[in-house]
Amino acid sequence: MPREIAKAYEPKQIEPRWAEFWVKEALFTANPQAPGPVFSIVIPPPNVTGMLHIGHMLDHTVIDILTRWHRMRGYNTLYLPGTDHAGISTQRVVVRQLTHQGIHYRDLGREEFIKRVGQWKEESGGTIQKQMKQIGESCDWSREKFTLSPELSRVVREVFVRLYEDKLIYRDKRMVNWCPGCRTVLSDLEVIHEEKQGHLWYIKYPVAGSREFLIVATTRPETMLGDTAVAVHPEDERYNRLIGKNVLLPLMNREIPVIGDEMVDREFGTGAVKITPAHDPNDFEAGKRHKLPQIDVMTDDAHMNENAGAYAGLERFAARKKIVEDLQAQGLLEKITDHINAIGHCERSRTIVEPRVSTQWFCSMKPLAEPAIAAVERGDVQIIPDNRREEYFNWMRNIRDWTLSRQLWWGHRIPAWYCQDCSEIIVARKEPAKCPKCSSTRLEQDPDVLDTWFSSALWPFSTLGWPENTPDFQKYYPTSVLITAYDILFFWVARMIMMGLHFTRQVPFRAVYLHSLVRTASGEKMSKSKGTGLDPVALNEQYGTDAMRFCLASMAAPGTDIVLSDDRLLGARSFANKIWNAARFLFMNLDKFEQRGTSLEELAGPEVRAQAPYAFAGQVPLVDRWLFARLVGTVETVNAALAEYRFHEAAQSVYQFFWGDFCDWYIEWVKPELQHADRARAIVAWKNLFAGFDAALRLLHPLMPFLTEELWHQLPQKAGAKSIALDQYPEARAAWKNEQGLREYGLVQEVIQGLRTVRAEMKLDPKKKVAAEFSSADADVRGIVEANREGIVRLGLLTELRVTAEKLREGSGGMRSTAQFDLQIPYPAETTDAGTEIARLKKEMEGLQKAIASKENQLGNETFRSRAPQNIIHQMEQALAGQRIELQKMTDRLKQLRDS
RNA sequence: GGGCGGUUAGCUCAGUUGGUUAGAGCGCCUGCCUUACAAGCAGGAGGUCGCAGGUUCGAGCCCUGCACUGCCCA
Repeated sequence: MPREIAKAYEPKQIEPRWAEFWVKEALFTANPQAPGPVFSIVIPPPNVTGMLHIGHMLDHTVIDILTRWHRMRGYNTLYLPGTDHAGISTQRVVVRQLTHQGIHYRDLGREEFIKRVGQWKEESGGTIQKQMKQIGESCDWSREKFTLSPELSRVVREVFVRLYEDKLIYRDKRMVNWCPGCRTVLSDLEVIHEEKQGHLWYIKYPVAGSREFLIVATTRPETMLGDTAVAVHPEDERYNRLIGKNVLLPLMNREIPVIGDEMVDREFGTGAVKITPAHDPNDFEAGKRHKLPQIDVMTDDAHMNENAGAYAGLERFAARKKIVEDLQAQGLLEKITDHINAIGHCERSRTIVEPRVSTQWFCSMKPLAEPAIAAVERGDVQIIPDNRREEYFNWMRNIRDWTLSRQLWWGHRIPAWYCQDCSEIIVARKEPAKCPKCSSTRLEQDPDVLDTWFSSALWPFSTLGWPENTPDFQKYYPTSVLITAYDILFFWVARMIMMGLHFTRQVPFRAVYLHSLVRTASGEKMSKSKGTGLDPVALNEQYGTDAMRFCLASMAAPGTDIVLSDDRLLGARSFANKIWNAARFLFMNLDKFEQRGTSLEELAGPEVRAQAPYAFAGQVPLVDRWLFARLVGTVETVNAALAEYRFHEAAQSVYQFFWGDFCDWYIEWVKPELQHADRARAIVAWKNLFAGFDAALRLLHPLMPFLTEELWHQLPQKAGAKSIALDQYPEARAAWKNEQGLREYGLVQEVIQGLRTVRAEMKLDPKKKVAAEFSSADADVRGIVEANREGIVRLGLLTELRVTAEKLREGSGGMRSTAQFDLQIPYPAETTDAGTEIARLKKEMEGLQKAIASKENQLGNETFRSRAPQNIIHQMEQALAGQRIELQKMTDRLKQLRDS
């Protein structure tokens, strides 16, 4: 019964079936009781209401490759999935939806709003999970977690309370980053600084009791309404006589003092600066030093408030415009100059951030950072690529306290209650019934929620059951490696290390692999708003998930961003197609062979494959010795590459093996063997072929899970074996190593390639078979060629091959020489172009002469001979000898061509 | 201002502790629909490794300076 195999690889026919199979069979459920070394990994939780983007695709591809690879090598493997509640972005989405419906979210009230967010989560939540299943991620869905679930919320409260008890969390009134768009405070990390062309306004402040002006320069004139001083450098001779006097604040008609402070940069502007303690971090500090009042002139949505006098009610930039106009009208504006300044924007809403004084919850970072720095220094956590270590250290050593609270409703509510009678602050795991100090029952919980990253920081242990010492926690913590993009090293990775060490006394993961970002074909950062983001699901449908994975892996070299293009994806798809067609070839030929009464089971049964390579007439055929030697080399390379997160190298190595070695050479070579009249001989070829194919599939599986699963199921497997994902990864068997096989078949390849090159140079009709001559002084070389004459004749398109020890007669036709042998196709001269051949020879000889000269120079140098290692000298001598022979042959050939 | 990188073929990138004439994919050129695959096969062209010094028997790789460029932090 002939097998029906599509001519081209069609991933859509294959992938959905296996995606469903893997989930339904729950193949990847972890078992802490199972044997083997542990490999565990937790997902960087994506936004629960989000969709898979190309960055996730890369991240998850890398995670899944490592996970599948370890699993196949017998590790007790856990890949734990889950999602994040993504406080600020989710809240923003729902607020926007409500606005479209004409509802202001605050009018709904907290409870109703959270209900609406919950609805939105139900609607759109689950998308990522569905997509992850679709792309075949081998995670343990039974252990899926969500940061805002009751289970993980309990951990958040526990941690908050403990940190408060440890005096690492405190409440304070400080200068913070305020986003007027989101109406919440932000941490330093959530503020993005962008340099923009702005202005410097020079404003004249009249000195009280004189006709003199003190001119100050400012980038933000609207804040002047809240000025409470003007500062000059105490040693600035232009101004220091004014220290202690007052100036009149224009527009407000308020007298404010001139103070001396060393923070003033005498070079900037006029050297006199306005001090606005409520609206600038430096001024805030100066204000504390000089005990200046703080006058907040804005509302929480960046409008001027009642402290702004006539400007109250104006939006901040409208106020700026009006203020500048009024100053100008009053003759108090000296001049305006261009000035570039870094402006802070909210990461989420892009709104310009307003520095503001506010009472918030903070986390002390220094005490947490120290052990986290030490852990990385000691290598308890390895950071890959290691140049990111410096970035980590740099940030950690200059770390500042973390603003934890957010004026949002969607998130973990801060477990702090304020007594309305005695102002006592109560931080507790459970809602307190009464105030422990005054026994009042009038307690109100803090309305704010915690920064989303606070719960994320606990993710590696909160997901494994901490603070209980669960079997999962015991077995899988610390996790083996964290895989994420380098842009959240501080947001997330650093904080996990700090929290992990503080609470579990262990690192949360032994290594961090930071991968690149994926850019568009034109090299830009992908952006949803610009519409330049690529939809991985659409790409997967177009090219196949395997192709996508392979493409990303092959480009995932550490240190450089990935520029994804159709070309690259097409290349990966072609590779998938190549594998598909190799299988197609195998099974089509198998149909024919089975008619001779041998079953697939006999040729490719699991126990049959395990015994490969097979010998015929007492010897394993050269091509098989060669194939398995190449295979073992590939296995070693792939294993070493994956162990060091060099995914591109693993991908490249498998690609080279499967396409270059297996398809281009091996299959081509064994084609006639498979239908050989000698049935025993054919069976040996078949057995070796299937064994090699099967190993290649397993080798490839972590990179291309769907295709390999599909083809694996077409081979006979052990009873009860369900999936290639649970099969064994190929081992680098010592018995497969075969230097001699590599050398000998390498020679055969060289001969065939030489023949093909000569044919091409002679512009021979590709179907025209010709006779050729082969000459070598080396009997071993001749022996190898003799033994493989049949294949050489076939792949070199020859009628016959004469092998001789004698020098070839110089005649017409094409010729090719290496140090070891000479090839000639004696064929009518009119087909060759002597001029082209001479030019080629001359060019090649030039390169050769240079190489020879440089070696002679080196070898003739006594210092080189005395200092270079012996093997280098030896290698060089060998190479030189060969090159001299080659050059001599070329010289002869050239002479002959010129003479004729 | 501080920190970390990058500059190698037309494009995107590899290049182990310094050691033969620097590699891959795509693109390009030539010829082939050879019944596994035109998403393919065979052959080929293409690089003074950003610039200038230095160390070394020997530098794409190490050091110094410069130019251009990207990112992070303030």
